[in-house]
Amino acid sequence: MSDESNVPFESPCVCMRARKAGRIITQLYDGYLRQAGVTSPQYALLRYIGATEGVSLGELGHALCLEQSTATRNVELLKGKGYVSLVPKADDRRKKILSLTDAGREKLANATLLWQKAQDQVRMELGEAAMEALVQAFKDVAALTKAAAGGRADVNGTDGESS
Amino acid sequence: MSDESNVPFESPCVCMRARKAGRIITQLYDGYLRQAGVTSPQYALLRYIGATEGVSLGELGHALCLEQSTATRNVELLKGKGYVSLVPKADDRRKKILSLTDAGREKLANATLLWQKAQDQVRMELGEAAMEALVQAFKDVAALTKAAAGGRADVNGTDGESS
DNA sequence: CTTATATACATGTATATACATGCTTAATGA
DNA sequence: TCATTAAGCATGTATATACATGTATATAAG
Repeated sequence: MSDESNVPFESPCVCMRARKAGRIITQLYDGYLRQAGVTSPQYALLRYIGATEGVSLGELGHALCLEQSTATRNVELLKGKGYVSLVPKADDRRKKILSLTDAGREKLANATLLWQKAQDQVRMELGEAAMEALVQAFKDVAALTKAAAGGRADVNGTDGESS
Repeated sequence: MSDESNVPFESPCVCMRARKAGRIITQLYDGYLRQAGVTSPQYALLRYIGATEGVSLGELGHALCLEQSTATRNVELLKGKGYVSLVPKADDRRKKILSLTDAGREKLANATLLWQKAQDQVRMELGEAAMEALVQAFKDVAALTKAAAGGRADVNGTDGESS
């Protein structure tokens, strides 16, 4: 592979950088988690459900900033694999209460050993300070307002030409 | 967006935080870009191709840390919309050279006006310092090695900045 | 030149994600 | 009570992403 990629392309776009960083981190963690047969998003769900037994689908989505339908489907996948159970809540059967099955708890335990290696690698390579800064930056992002309402009013004007 | 229910769940997982931050940022930018009929990833590609006319698919993938097949398909979508053209490179017809069409350039210009609003919102809400820290954190991530199971330590940040 | 190998891209499959919409259950109002 | 509205989840559709594999072209071996 001749390193022809001499293209600098210093993009100022925070979104593009965030997504690129997300891909890199995800692939790093997935490289370890693969041995346990789970992906990074799946591990995140197992871990969240394990840590907060009894929450509903909606609460999970809210906590992780996942769109409702995305939360539904990602959890559904884990249910299909037998790691998670969903039961309607007694006093409000619209809600589905989440919990790990025994298989789910075991999978989480196994995956966590691998997860720790990924986490350690990041800590090693970045150093404690940079890792703290990284986490702080992500917390800052989580505080952003997601409205973007200024732009949404007149949705079909101007250049929305057909494709 | 109302109760927010203040679910704590302070996860130490860098990957989970990165992905969550990515979703939040993406939705913020998408909220603006929607008026131009492009998504955040699509805008990133248009912008990259516009800034580096004549690069190949492989170079694009490398620069953005996109898997080769992902780069192929994302660009294919833009080609289908008439924004991008792919032509085999003269002296190596395995490679496909990318460039924007006139429609692509116009779409990029329109979308950039909206992109600027998203970027400004982030700058306003985070402040200059936090935004710099955010970008620096993303640069740090881009320098991580993709080691893990089996392989390849040639991640090649491709961000150009002297890191 | 011909075959083997490597490179660059394309394709099949699976998951992750979001928006629009539909369905079921709760809560409200007349 | 019954119609209306709201809340919570499910489903249809489209895009984003990666891994495994296939195909075409180029390069190296013989």
